Amino acid sequence: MDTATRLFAELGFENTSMAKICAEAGVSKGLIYHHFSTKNDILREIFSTTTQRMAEISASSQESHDPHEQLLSLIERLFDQLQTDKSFFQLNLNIMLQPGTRSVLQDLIRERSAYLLASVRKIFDKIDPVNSEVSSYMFIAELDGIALDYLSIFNSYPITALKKLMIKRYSPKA
Amino acid sequence: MDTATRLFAELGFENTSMAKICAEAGVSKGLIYHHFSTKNDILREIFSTTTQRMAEISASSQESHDPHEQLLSLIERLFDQLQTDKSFFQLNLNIMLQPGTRSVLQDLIRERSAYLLASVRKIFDKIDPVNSEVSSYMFIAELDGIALDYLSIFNSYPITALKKLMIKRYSPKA
Amino acid sequence: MDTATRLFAELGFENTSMAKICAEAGVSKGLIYHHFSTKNDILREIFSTTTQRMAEISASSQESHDPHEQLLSLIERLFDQLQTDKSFFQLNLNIMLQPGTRSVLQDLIRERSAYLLASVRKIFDKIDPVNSEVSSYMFIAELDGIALDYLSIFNSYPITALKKLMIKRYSPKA
Amino acid sequence: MDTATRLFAELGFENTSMAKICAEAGVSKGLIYHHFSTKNDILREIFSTTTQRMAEISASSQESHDPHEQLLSLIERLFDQLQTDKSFFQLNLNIMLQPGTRSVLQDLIRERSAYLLASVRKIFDKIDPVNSEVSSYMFIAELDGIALDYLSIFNSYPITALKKLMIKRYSPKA
DNA sequence: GATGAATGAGCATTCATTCAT
DNA sequence: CATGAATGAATGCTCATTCAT
Repeated sequence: MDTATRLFAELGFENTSMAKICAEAGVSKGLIYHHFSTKNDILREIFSTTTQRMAEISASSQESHDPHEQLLSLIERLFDQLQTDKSFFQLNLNIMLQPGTRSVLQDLIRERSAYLLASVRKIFDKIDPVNSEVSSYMFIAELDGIALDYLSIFNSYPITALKKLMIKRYSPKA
Repeated sequence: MDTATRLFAELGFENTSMAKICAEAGVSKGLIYHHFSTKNDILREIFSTTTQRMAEISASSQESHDPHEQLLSLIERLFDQLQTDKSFFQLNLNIMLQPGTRSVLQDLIRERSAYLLASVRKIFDKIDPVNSEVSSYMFIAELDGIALDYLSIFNSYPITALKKLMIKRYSPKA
Repeated sequence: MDTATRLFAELGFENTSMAKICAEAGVSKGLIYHHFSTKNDILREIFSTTTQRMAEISASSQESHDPHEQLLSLIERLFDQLQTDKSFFQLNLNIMLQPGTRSVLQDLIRERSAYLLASVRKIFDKIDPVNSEVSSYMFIAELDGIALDYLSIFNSYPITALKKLMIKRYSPKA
Repeated sequence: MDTATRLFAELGFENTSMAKICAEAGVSKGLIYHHFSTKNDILREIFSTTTQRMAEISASSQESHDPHEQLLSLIERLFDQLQTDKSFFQLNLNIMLQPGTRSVLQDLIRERSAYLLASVRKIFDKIDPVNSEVSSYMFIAELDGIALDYLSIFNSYPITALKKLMIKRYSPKA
């Protein structure tokens, strides 16, 4: 699964053949098909695992009770990860956007996004319950947009400046 | 090219075979290869055409001289297009993110993003020259993030609420 | 036809597409098909022309009446051509040997080889009528073998040494 | 590989499609590509195998210590094979001459011809060390030329007469 | 004489998947 | 748990040839 994750990230799901995964992982085709029933299955497994890891991160940033501190923690963790694990985020964007993989993951995508939205909204409820829905969507859009632009659109990106701006906007005291 | 655009958007570039394009377009394989030298070539042609259309939109929203009005115009046009041409935007995100297509379009992506950034920055220069760079990136990130979330992440999305929020933020008088 | 000859020699008949010939010759496909009805037709035309040129060479070396001088002249002309027009001889060997082209040229090959044999035999009849048939075949085999080895088998070939040996063998006084 | 060899000989390499080979051999395309990575690879494998067989023949005719007996043995074996395995020799000539296949086999051709030359030269060294190089080349040219003319140029060929002539020339006592 | 758009069969190769061992 | 031979449909692309202009 590690090998598959890496190759999907590097080459894209459709351009990664089972043969390549086998070769890189040093196992036989038979063995992979002994553990996963299809190539799509591997993808779903990867996506699920990732969702779990995201949930853990999100949970861990809710240690504080102050919503602004929670947002600060979330922003910092996310920017950290973004810069550390570029290809990991790229993979996630990429499989959610490509029609082929997207349809395979439909239910898992829905599940993950609902969970993340709920997490964020719990924080914004403490700040401004009336507008918490739209604030949450906007907050997520900003983070997603920055990730997208940083990872895939611009060649050189002022990522730290944007991080500071986000922090100023959402955790002004910090 | 219309058929190809539609199929790439519906199925993804890698899942759209030349045979499918030919069948849908009602022409022979030979003819397509008489006009485009590779499948990648079709993709590049589509991407270039799209960039041109985007440039036209961006140019047309610079009729006014007031920067806030320009931003308002830009936001309104973009949200309009987003809701009208969902699959068209989806295609553009998708091919910029997938490694296979991304590498084919590298130079064109760079060109387009540089152009769009410059366009936006020209507006923000009038509002706050000191922070115009980071403001521009943030503005673009917000729009890209909303587009991404609307098109590919959330199942039901409060798109009009987010549009209002964007307008309030960037064109407060409107 | 010049372009076709060159490309057939460089790339082989099967690897030379009509499109390439057109491009190199700077004419349209339509025009070529206006003059030649098929690709095979071009090949036949080239082969015929070549046979004519060979006949002229053979005829011109029969100016002398002394058979040894005739052989000397033949050998000298042939070795000259061999070293000057390598790709031309290569083409001729190659199309006579490849099954696809061979069957297209069957009648022309038979015609050419019969003519050349007769020419040579006329000379050997003057030297030793009893063995003239086998002598002729052997003489031709030697020349063909040298050409074959020189053009296609060995990397560096002592072509002048072999020329001397042939002259010594067939025109001892020279 | 047997099927491929036969078809390459009958139709030529370029005119033999993988589909034909599969159909004749009664196996699937996938299987062939499981064992050979390309069509060129099959050709190389065939050529190598042939070289090995040639080396064995050449070695076995060096049992005697008398050079004339060695030449006699070589000539006899070669004429035997020539008449038995016509299409096999045709294939070998044909792939060495066609530019497409020739470039695929370049290194193998060089290797084979160097080996054969060395073998022959070892014999001629015993007869006339001073002229052994040119004698070897001439001997090979005669055999190659006879093979070429017999297989591909003349329609009816006095092959036994030429064999006798060769024997008389190189192994006079026999 | 000259063009080039159009065809459709054919080609080498790839790939997810199956299955006997 | 593990192998790798085997399948066959699919893929991007090429090519000789035709034909309306």
